[in-house]
Amino acid sequence: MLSKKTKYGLKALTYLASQKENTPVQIAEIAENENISQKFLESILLSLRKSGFLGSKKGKGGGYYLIKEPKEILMTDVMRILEGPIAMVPCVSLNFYEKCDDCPNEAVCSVNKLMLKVRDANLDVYRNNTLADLII
Amino acid sequence: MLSKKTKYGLKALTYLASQKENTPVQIAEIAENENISQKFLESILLSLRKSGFLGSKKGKGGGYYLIKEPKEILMTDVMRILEGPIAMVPCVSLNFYEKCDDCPNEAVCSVNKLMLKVRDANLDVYRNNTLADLII
DNA sequence: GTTTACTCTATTAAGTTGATGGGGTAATTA
DNA sequence: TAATTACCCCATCAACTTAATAGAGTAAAC
Repeated sequence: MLSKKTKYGLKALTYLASQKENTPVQIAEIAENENISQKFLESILLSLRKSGFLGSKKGKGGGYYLIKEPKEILMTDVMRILEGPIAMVPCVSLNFYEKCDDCPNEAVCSVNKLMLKVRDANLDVYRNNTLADLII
Repeated sequence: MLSKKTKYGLKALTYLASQKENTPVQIAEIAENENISQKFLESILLSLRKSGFLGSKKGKGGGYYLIKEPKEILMTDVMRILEGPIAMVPCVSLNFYEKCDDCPNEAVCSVNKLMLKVRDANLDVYRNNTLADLII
């Protein structure tokens, strides 16, 4: 299940990418237009800023804005920040690898074998889609 | 994140499919060999039986056994029983469709657009893998 | 120097997961 | 037919995560 955090984050990014000019947009405006709890959105935008996707401007006329071109923003990067690992089990994760605590041997694990294929399929989608591809 | 329920279920199915003969295997044996809490495994095997993947035999010499050939058991079906919907949002689910409560219009939703591609990629994997493909 | 809007910390209700215990029941076997 | 075996079901519970909310603080613009 996709978390609301990711859902809201993607919607906010799309909202910003759809602006005619890349001027700061207030949190309140995004929250209202996309039906998002403003406070929750605040924390999401903050983490997107810290991750280098967004810039922010304080004071009157302030808000958030995209720092890169939409077509330069890969879904792999966005998903990893918002949703976490793309892999469904840590033992097949590229960026968050961990040995499964209950599994003695990955080499002969059926779950590992299947989830490796799932991971590759998902990566393929996320690598070939940018924020620009999400705009309708 | 893949739930332990699914993980354990897949491991149990693989264990059964790896048997030389398709005779009943006791829960305790599977649990011990696969490092699974026996009680938890009980409930998982029960739901797999109710879904038509497994048969069970009571009394001495009883246990669980596969009802179909491993290559006839599609991962799409197994995943839907164990993990639930394959789609990450209900609005792109084939078998569990629901309108997203917070989204006024799927047709212009960026999340919908992306998750549709993700769903198709995952379906492609699950449809083209059977239990037989998981055996090492 | 006041306003605006971002930034941070903390709290909390609700839901889910994974594990466990205990009792009951059906089917084998002797 | 009685005892045994192993499935079957119900209830509980701690731990964790998610999503939402509140409130105080801070930096920048006018």
